[in-house]
Amino acid sequence: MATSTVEDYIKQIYLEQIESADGPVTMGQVANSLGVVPGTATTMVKSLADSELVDYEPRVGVRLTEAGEELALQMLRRHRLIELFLVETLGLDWSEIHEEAEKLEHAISDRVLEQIDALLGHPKVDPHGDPIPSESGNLSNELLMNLCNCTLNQPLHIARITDQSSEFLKFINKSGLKPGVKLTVSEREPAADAITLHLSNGKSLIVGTLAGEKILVE
Amino acid sequence: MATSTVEDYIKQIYLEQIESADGPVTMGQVANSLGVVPGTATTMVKSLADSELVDYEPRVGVRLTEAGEELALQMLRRHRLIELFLVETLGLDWSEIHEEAEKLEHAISDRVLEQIDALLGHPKVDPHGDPIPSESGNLSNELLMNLCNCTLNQPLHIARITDQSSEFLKFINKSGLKPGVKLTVSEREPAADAITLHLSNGKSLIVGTLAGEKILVE
DNA sequence: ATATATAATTTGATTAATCAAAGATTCTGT
DNA sequence: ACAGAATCTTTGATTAATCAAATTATATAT
Repeated sequence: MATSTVEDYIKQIYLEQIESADGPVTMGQVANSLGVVPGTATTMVKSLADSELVDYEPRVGVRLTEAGEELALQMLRRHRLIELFLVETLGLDWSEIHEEAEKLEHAISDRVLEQIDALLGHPKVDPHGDPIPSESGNLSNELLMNLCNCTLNQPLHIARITDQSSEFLKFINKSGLKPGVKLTVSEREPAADAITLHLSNGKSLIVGTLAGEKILVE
Repeated sequence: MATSTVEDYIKQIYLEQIESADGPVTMGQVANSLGVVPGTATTMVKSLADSELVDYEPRVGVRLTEAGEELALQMLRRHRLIELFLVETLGLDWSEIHEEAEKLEHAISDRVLEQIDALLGHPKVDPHGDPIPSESGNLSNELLMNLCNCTLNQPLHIARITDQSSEFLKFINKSGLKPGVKLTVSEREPAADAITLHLSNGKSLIVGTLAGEKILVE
């Protein structure tokens, strides 16, 4: 049985692996995303390699095996279903649920998870717009545009917010850029690091490119 | 912050302390109810004493302090609210929820717990009829009769099942002796270790005194 | 009252996860 | 190509929780 620490490492490596376009994930990335010192990451990753969850090449990096990816998708499913459940059923705010889910995903049984899935009507995405892997571990990952690369002056709607930090989510809440909201992008000024948006409620606002990359649309 | 192991020890000591009429709880009882060897119980209890959660007298036993009791009641509240939630909201069977709650009670935040409490309408008892401590840690503990000491031929209803083992609960499920069910006790034959019951649905059955003591009525 | 049984404690080891700090590699810039 | 910087690995310690087995204290029974 994987401990909850193992589950965390595997999930985080999966997320980093996607960031780095499927290339190997460095120990620095692992250490950083788990909040441990590099030495700890090395030690832990070697033990994950012993349990065949990852392939590890010293001084190069780590990459999930089949088994590792399966576990990662299972954890992602748990995490996202729990997040949606906390918002839909318990009425928590979507910007404050990440930490909660982080804890609960290790404690909930498959039995309870499937009840939650059923209660929510087998949803496809979580409150941040992130897709929920199916029970068998499939993740529908159509590639979405973000505010920095979408076509200008086209009617779009926000599909997904890829930064789960509560800071960023508070900004999203304030500015009204939640998943589902309709908008158009009228102008991009790379030199000024500025993207001009027009929301369907008539309001306009300007965001930087760093923020724009984290907001996916379709 | 109390680890989840500490939470388990404190809750279990509380339960044992009630069993033994508030007298000190022996290391044997602690070891037994936590499923560890006696040496482990001694070590752990000494460390609980260091954190002022219990008073420990070597070779005599252990007893909760004020702080310990507060923590115990908080855990009991968590456990019982979660049990009720699993039955009411997620539709699990009440005989299979104990282990689930055992894990979840350590993972759920106060925030989520209060949402659950509200969702359930601030309930007073869990699915086994056990009272749910209030947020401030009060436990309404009216003393109930059981099938072995209640008056004969009087209309009664089942208030509470005090054995949470899934074996016993399966028997309760089979025989229909769930909390809420109305019945009368027509006969007690100590020599034969037998108690004769008549349920409101017309059925009659006979249970032993050991089982009868675990079924509380009012 | 003394031997025996029962229960509790101590001791020494183990496992998982971590850190700090020292050492080894690899990268980078001139 | 080499020095210095950055990154990674190793080593030795620490903490929480546990067990097995030896030891000690208490209770019981004849």
